[in-house]
Amino acid sequence: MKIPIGLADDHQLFLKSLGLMLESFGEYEVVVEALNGKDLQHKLAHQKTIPDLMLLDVNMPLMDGVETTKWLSATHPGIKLIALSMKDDDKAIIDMFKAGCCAYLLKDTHPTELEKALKEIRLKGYYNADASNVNFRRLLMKAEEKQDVILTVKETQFLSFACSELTYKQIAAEMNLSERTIDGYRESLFQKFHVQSRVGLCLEALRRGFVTL
Amino acid sequence: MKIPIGLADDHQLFLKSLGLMLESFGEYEVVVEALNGKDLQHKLAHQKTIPDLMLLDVNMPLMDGVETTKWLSATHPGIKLIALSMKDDDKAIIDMFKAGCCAYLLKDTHPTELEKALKEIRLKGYYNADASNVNFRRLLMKAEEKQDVILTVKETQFLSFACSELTYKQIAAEMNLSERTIDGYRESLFQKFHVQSRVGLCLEALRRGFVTL
DNA sequence: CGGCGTACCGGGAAAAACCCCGTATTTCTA
DNA sequence: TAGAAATACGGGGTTTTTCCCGGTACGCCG
Repeated sequence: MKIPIGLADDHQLFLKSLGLMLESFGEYEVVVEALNGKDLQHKLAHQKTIPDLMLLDVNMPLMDGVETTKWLSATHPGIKLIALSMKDDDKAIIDMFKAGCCAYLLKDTHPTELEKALKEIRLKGYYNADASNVNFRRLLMKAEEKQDVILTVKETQFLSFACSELTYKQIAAEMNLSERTIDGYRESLFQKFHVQSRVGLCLEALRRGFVTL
Repeated sequence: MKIPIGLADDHQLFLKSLGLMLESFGEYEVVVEALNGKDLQHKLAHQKTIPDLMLLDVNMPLMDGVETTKWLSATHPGIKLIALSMKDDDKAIIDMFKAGCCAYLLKDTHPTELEKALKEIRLKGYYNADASNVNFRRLLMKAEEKQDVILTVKETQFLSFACSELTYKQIAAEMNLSERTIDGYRESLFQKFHVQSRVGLCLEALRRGFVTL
């Protein structure tokens, strides 16, 4: 009896070909393939065989890896979750582990490494590549120090305007507010982001993903 | 006799599994797999079977898709080049076509679409997904207007300082120049980037990849 | 040689950004 | 029901940015 395994990745080519590869290992049978978290929710609902393992891409539209991981560990705690990502992004790794996955693999992993990882997860319940194991402590530290800042709706709105060539006067007009008011938002964001100039604010906003280029 | 095909992608999992998929189509034989452009150069040098088709990832370390495409179309004009990318990035598409590839496929293409594309390329010499065909003209326009700006060494240096919380006075001190001088660099960069504020400059520098977060 | 481009520097002024001092409302929650 | 927290606004002020004007020095080239 083969081990049922599930896949979620928004890149169809990768999704399908990864499936082929897993089946070529001989021990696995792909029982569910999804393009994102939402898709996976629907497919699992009408699924007779629930997979033992799930490979989840971190970056997916509609419902991303983190959300999907949270949902899966809440509703299907029996499934072992493995994060798959192309970027070696500290924040993403932390988030996935916090959400409940038990391994994080990069997409440039060698197939034999993947096979080894899957075997180890089935036996020990977890797997860590040497590299990610080493600086795991550092990652957690980093995650704590840069704790998620919570912004209000207005602050978020102002922030995206601040990351443009508009002057504060123009932003005030755009938001139908007094210059003093946006002055206040600037001030509170400077504090929350620990910066002291608009350029710094802008840079931090990009780094933290509040705005995109 | 099967059709020899080559692959280049820095994500090993994708590389290997895509190979499996191509071979599962029945008509193709993967004769060369590379992790980047440099790797491909070495491997092609000691290669008895030169592939008819090459699938190239756009984003690779060491030597990326664009450079690899340029090199291949210069040294192996017989190989039909197909760009593979995960991002639907206008600039990347243009660059790859300009460098000499004859098709651009997204990684979330369906496998049957890939098979169709390969067949069409072998018959007609090119392939365009409907979507990318439609706004091709628009893309070219866009590519022209944002022509590559050439920066001097000092400008580049100043630019990275400008993308920080330093004041111009501090930057001047850092670069051992007068405030007036860096004033000149600011001015010339504003012109080159078509912006009128430091925030705009900063944003453009990021967008164009002159500085990173 | 004189013209030309480049890097470099200075003064001054207007605009924008930054940073205080306040007040006042609403809304939510301990 | 007191008190955060979010929202909104005003009058000051300094510093920084932005944008002009002007100039010198150096090398290159026809």
